[in-house]
Amino acid sequence: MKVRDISLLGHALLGLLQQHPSSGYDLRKIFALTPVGSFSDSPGAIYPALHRLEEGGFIRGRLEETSGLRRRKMFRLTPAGVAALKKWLAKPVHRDEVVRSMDELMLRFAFMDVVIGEAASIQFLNTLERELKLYVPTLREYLGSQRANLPISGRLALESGIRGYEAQLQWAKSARAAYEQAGKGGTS
Amino acid sequence: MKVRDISLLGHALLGLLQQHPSSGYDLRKIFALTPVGSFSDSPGAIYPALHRLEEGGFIRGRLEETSGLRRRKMFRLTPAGVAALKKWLAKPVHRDEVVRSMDELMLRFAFMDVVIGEAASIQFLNTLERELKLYVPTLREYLGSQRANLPISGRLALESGIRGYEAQLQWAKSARAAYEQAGKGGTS
DNA sequence: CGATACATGTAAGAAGTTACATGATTGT
DNA sequence: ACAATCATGTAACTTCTTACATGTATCG
Repeated sequence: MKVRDISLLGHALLGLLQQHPSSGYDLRKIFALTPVGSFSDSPGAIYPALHRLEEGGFIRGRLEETSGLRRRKMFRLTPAGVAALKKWLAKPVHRDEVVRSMDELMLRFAFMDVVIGEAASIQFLNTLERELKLYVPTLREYLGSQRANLPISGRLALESGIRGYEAQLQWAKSARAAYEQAGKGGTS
Repeated sequence: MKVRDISLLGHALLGLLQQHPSSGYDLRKIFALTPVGSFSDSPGAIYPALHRLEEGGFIRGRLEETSGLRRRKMFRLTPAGVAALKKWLAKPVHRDEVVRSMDELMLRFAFMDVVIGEAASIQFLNTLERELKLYVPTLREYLGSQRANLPISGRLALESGIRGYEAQLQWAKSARAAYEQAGKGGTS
């Protein structure tokens, strides 16, 4: 049970297992059938990742005996797993992640409010918004300065990226509004 | 010089080398300083990738002697490299790529018109548009059916994904318009 | 009784990350 | 002289992909 880093897939598994204790097969189906990130549902990715998490002491699997079904190993988080999940979710949004791994940021957000609270989610949205407001203009500047040097498709591809970030920015605003709205009538 | 598959990074390098013959260091700087995909600029990724491409016969490096500078190995595409690049760019847009690797699709698009022509780019945009028009409603349906089961942040994260795809769809339309506009006055 | 879905795994290989290593050239 | 930048590389490690392997339960 030595200290191990947890991969992105590992963190996704922690997040899902926090929602429901599940078997490897359950998790594979989630990746195969629902739009949770873009993880492979191949057994060669998921079972080894679960074993690493278990070896690291973050989850614990036990064989289900209750029903007369096939043997299924149900995994659930240990306290160390909950702590690792919280640590991942609580990481401040860094500029670099906005540029290079928006996917991971959105995955974190998807698990966030349940695990570390709405206040953290709102804080996350604020930081994301701030970083996007800083980043988009630098992309626009680059596009402006290179307009003459780029082939049409290169320019358009860059446009596409910029529009994607702008959509994220709009989304962040509306998501924050949704929390404020819910906050008025919601529980706590 | 045996047959090798080319990784995404490898294809990106082929695309960039087709624009200008470059050294490994040049390419690293492109990844470090410009918004071309989200590739690492680490030497441990780029130099081995260049060596694999060279070993596969797709590029050819030669030491620069002309100027009194440090030794730089300048790489350029071989005919096999051009063929491999064209093959990658000409692949039809598959549904699965829209779902799991939009990044790669946009990278391909960025190199496309110069290497295989505007007609191919327009065709690409049409197919992309069609696939997005099919995919977005399935995401909306999923969101509708799961609305009650998802935590707020889960629902919002899914919203973010949907908005991203919608932005892509809008972009594809405007990009097509840009080609049609350019076509009227442009060369050929 | 054969096909399909359930359920878990391993082995080989490819490719990326991090960190280290080396050396030339330029600027101060 | 010394630091910074230019320029290329390797080694160890981690993780993912692809393909194979195994066996059970259910359905028609």
